[in-house]
Amino acid sequence: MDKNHFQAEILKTLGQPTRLKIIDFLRNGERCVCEIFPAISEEQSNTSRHLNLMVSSGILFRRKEGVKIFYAVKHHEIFEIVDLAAMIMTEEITGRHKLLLAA
Amino acid sequence: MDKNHFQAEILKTLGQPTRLKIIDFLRNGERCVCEIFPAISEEQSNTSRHLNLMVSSGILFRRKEGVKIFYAVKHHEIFEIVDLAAMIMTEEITGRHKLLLAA
DNA sequence: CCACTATATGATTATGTAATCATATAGTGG
DNA sequence: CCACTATATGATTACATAATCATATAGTGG
Repeated sequence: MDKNHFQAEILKTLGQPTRLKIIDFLRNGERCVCEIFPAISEEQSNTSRHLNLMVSSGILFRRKEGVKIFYAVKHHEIFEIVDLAAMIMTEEITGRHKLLLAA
Repeated sequence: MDKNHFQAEILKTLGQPTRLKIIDFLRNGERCVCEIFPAISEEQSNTSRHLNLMVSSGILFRRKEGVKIFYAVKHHEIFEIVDLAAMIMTEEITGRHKLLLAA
């Protein structure tokens, strides 16, 4: 797997609304599935799949404690990426952005 | 379209190997299609589709000059996002990363 | 105006994805 | 050990995506 594929996997995994809701909910630290799925208003099974997918992509960390399983964001860069995407959104809406034309 | 969907669209669009190759090739400024597709070793038609998709997602800017069409990255945040993904990749490979557990 | 170059698009195919429902697994308190 | 809670997974469905080949459109030099 080359560099582009790995980067693509991370970004593609982040680029899904349900997963972004999960990332946002994990901004304050680790949470168990039983806290996550009601918070984001998704089914338990669907939430579980997304969580597992994000672990596979290296975005989330999983910790087991008894019957509960806690998930946390693994790299602070994840939040930075999400915030940068939000900035782009704002720039697109306000029309305020500079083009990168210089060669 | 809510915030999560817009963010997701940007990140999902970035999360594709061929498109990442294009973004990388555009680091030094705008380029026409005829320069882009040989540089990334993809078909002209496929390249054209990816370029149009990225314009639609607000990632690229398009400028027409005679028969040539030049594309450029629209927001510097795009490069920052790609670079952060590369950092995550490096951290995953080296195992050097701090978990975000604190609540 | 014609041939040529540059770019876009229709049609098709194969593949991936998200959500849902039902069910399975696993840990725990009583 | 049984009932209960927490989590994961199989099967299915609907839908999106990427690549390819062929073809269309459009600008330009001669």
